[in-house]
Amino acid sequence: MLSNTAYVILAFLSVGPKTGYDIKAKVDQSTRFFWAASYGQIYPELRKLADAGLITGTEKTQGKRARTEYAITPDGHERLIEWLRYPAASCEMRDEGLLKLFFAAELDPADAIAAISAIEADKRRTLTELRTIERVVGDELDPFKSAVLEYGIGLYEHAIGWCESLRAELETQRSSGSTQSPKQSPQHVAG
Amino acid sequence: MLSNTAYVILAFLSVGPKTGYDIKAKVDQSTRFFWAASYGQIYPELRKLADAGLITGTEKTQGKRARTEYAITPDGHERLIEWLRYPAASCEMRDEGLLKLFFAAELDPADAIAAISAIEADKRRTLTELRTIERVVGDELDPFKSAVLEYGIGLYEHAIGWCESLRAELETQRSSGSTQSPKQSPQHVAG
DNA sequence: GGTGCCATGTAAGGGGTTACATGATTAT
DNA sequence: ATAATCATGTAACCCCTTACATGGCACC
Repeated sequence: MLSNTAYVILAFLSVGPKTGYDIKAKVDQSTRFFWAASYGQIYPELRKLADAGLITGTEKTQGKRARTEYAITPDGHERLIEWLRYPAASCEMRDEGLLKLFFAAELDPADAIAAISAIEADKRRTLTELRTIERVVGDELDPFKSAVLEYGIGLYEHAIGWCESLRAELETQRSSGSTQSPKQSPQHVAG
Repeated sequence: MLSNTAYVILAFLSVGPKTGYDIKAKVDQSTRFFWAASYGQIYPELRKLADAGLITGTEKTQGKRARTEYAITPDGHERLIEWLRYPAASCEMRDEGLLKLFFAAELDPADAIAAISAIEADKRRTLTELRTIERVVGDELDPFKSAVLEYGIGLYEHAIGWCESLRAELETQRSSGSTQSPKQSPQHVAG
């Protein structure tokens, strides 16, 4: 059984031959937002895929610079299509910012505002990255890649809007509201 | 250095004493959507936290059923607050559905529609879960937990809307459009 | 002569899931 | 009876990240 990361490699190679370095670059400017991969995965995985006959490596050493270009085989392409066709949509998330915010009732208001601000800043950074990608390679993308990019942009816009309104709410509560109570309700005492 | 999962445990214990089983249940009905945890993490982590003096375990064996309840110590609470106050918002995602859709240009139109439908179905399932949580415990939540829940609901609603419009687009293209070309553009040939 | 990109790898370790193993208690 | 829930744990394994190590080539 191949890992999803193996399929990412196959997918990028199905467009044309690439080095490990090339694949890493492709991942970093596209799938990284929903599927990252490091050299520590890519190079060993290329070996395994070659051993399994799903890709072939060709020495393209130029001068003294080592360089191996990999190409997908018919077998590899078959496996890729099979994987693509099989509908599976597992989605896992690890959002440290959201986690802290979830428990932010433990904090005093100023710190809670700082927490939401950190999330907002982070989402803005990512949105900027996505917008840059859109601007630079947006019109070269096939309809699916384009749709996924737009989806990402929409998600982050939504997230930022939510951050803004929550932050605004916390700020008004803090300035106008009750003589600040660090924890705001009695239910915290009960187990 | 404690893992984020250790802090999740501390955070749940800061409300009141709990068994490993209790903590797992809490995680499953709340943080799981942005921070999951399994027994395989929780029980060993409880040991480590107890060894570090951040929590204390008390035997509450009833009859012949083993049961250890853990409570947070002042040290543990201090560490928790410290972690909560430190703004860090790293967010990682692994979305298999999106990954497949990203490469769906390799598929024929019917399979691509199946891929987006699978994503849509999955997002709907999750949205239903979130709505159930909202209905059942929605009004017991503190403002932060409530805000995070609303955020999740908003995100999934957005995702579903995007799925619907993309699917509609693919379906009209398929029925009306060109005499179906499996791969739709020439740029696929170039590396 | 230096910076930055091209290029390939490995080793250690962290974090996490899954499957297994066991058994008590409670509700139907 | 038997199914569901309460309750605890471990071992194997997987996937991945980080840090390190090395060096060529091109451009300024």
